[in-house]
Amino acid sequence: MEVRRVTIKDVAEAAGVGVATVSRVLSGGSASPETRERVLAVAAQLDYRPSALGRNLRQRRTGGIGLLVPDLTDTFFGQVAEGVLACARSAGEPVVVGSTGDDPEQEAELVGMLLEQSVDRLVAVPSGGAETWLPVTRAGMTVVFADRLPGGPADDGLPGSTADLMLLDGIPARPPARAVADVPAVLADDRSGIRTAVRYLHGLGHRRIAFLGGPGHDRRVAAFREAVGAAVDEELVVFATGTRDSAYAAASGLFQSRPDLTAVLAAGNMLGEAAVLAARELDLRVPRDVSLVMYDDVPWAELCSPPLTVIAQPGRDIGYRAAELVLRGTGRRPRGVTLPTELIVRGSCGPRH
Amino acid sequence: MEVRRVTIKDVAEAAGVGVATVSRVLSGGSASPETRERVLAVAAQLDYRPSALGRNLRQRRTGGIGLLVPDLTDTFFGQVAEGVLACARSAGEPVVVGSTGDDPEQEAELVGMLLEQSVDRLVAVPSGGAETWLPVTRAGMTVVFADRLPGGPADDGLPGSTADLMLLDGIPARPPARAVADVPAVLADDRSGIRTAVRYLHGLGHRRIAFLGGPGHDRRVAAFREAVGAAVDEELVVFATGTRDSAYAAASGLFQSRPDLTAVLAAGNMLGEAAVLAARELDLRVPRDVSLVMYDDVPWAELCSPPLTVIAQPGRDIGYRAAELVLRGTGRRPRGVTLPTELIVRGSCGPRH
DNA sequence: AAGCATGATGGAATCGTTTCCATGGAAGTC
DNA sequence: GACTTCCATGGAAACGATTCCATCATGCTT
Repeated sequence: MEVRRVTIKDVAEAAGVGVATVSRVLSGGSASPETRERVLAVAAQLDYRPSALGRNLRQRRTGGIGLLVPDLTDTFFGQVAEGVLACARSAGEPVVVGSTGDDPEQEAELVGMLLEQSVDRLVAVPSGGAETWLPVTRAGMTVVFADRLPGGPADDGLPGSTADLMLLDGIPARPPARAVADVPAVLADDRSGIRTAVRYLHGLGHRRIAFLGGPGHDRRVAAFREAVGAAVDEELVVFATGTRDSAYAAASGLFQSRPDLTAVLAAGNMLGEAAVLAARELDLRVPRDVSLVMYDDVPWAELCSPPLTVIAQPGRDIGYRAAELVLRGTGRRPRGVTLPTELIVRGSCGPRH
Repeated sequence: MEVRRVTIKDVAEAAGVGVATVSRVLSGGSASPETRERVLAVAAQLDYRPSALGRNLRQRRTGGIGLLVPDLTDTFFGQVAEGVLACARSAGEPVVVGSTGDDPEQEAELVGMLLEQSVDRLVAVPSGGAETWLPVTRAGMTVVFADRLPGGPADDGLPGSTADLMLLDGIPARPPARAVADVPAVLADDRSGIRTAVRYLHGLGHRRIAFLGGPGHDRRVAAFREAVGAAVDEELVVFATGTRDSAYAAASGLFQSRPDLTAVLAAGNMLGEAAVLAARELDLRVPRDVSLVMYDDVPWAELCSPPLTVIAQPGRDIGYRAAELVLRGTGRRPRGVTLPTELIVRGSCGPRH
């Protein structure tokens, strides 16, 4: 039962050469044609697989990349993960995945675990703020953010995200003071997506539009405020935590406290789900009584009745591009990427009642 | 910029002890109280983190566990993954995730990658058959299957799955001949779930019930055949590949070729989605024209209209238990686990037209 | 008091690679 | 023909932990 692993030594011995030569042949170094051939033949015959353990130790890094998402149960993050996995597979790299539950504490813990594993490249949908991420980049990790940027420290909401927003649009007013801002990111063009949706609703006559947000939706709410302009009614901007229950409670509370609202913009698919459920529970008909636009084009948006009008963002692409960036190693010019969003009009919006 | 890692040597030196002592203290070996205290203090002060690399090489195994699922975009597998991740986190173990796309070839490739990484514990929702998994277990990997068992080799459909089915129910007729059958598994009680659903439909008067399956649904279709009995109409048993398009095509084809069917049992949530879509496209109303039961209780099942009657299986629990099993290391008595399913009646089934 | 058991301790080997460096032979140049 | 250059090659030193084993001091038994 004890199957000893075939090591490079075995190959060297069997081929009658030194271990150094075997290593060179296998990793593309120089060697005479006949030696190369012999070594390769022996390696194949013994079914030799170099141990990543030895290599990693010697090179002081794990080959793989880390991936941190808030919740794999959320279809959107599932898409992001699939993108990262696809890219990593084509590079032959393993991916260590962690689910943070949108909890900065768990996130920090998982980052610590990755550090311990010497995983030095990471794609993250961040939950914590700069206080989490500064030490990480400082520890020498190559990080690429996906879908979001880390907000400021918990106690200062706006300054951080405002600066981030400016970076997002590619026009940082001045050299960003915070090192976290130097981390490249792959984001959807939330600003444009939200603006398009708000304009669309506006065109249908809606004036009291509510925003239903969740953790990590700082940039979206900022874009919403900007799009709505001075007219923003703060009571109509509501935030939930990451759970389904909280999302439902927020949606339900919104509908009940402000029966005069005529449209809701849900900033994520779980929030959209909650909005649909809450509306149904309160006998509000969509789109007759209330119009609904949801962020994320998940497959089931089409199954709802009416089918949901959504702001689609390319989850898979976001993951793929982020993985590409982190694998390329971001050569000193960490340029972020912004991918387009698209308003897909289905049946959940109508003219103001 | 070059931040040298703090090693055990540094700690030893700073504490004025040998490396062996440090190692012992940190991994709970024996040491005098004062030494222990001093070492711990120094380690904390230097922010020392033992490198998993060194440890793994010495112990000839990576601590972590592997996880192979067909598609993270499928909510059910997202749930399974969340379960595995939760269990692994509580054990402090990293999880290397791979997405197989239900393709045995990709699966084999990913397994190879894990082997190379010396990941020796694996939770898998298998796509390939015994020909993939025999070598793996033989290589010394501890494997636990989740949600499915590997089918037989591609060319012999039934014998393999039949044997597996018997194992599932805990009454293997004889010592199983195939080593793969010895791999423990965490499964939902498909047989009972399917039977309940079929009986429910039967009770509503349905006689021509179709089965819409996908890859990995061998056990479900077997249970379906068993539940329907001799009356099974082979034309009503349809399989799709793993993609959404294929699922839609299968559903659509089914409805068109057999307009006389009165109920559909979709063996997975993607197939259920396809059935809803196809029915709508063909102007079949649910449940008036056709009743629908779907496997998997995904959150959006409730959002459909009518809300879908489903066979719920505990995805998260399946993942969690599987991870538990694989972490415990299955001491020679690889007992599988079967978790209950539940028929949740909503609004997608009605009496036969 | 001598011998023995016990427990703390540090040196050194080990895991499987990569990579530095020295060696040796062949080929090329004057 | 002697000198340099070049390349293939193998030995050995890392990498950072764990763990075996020898050493030594201490305390106990007889």
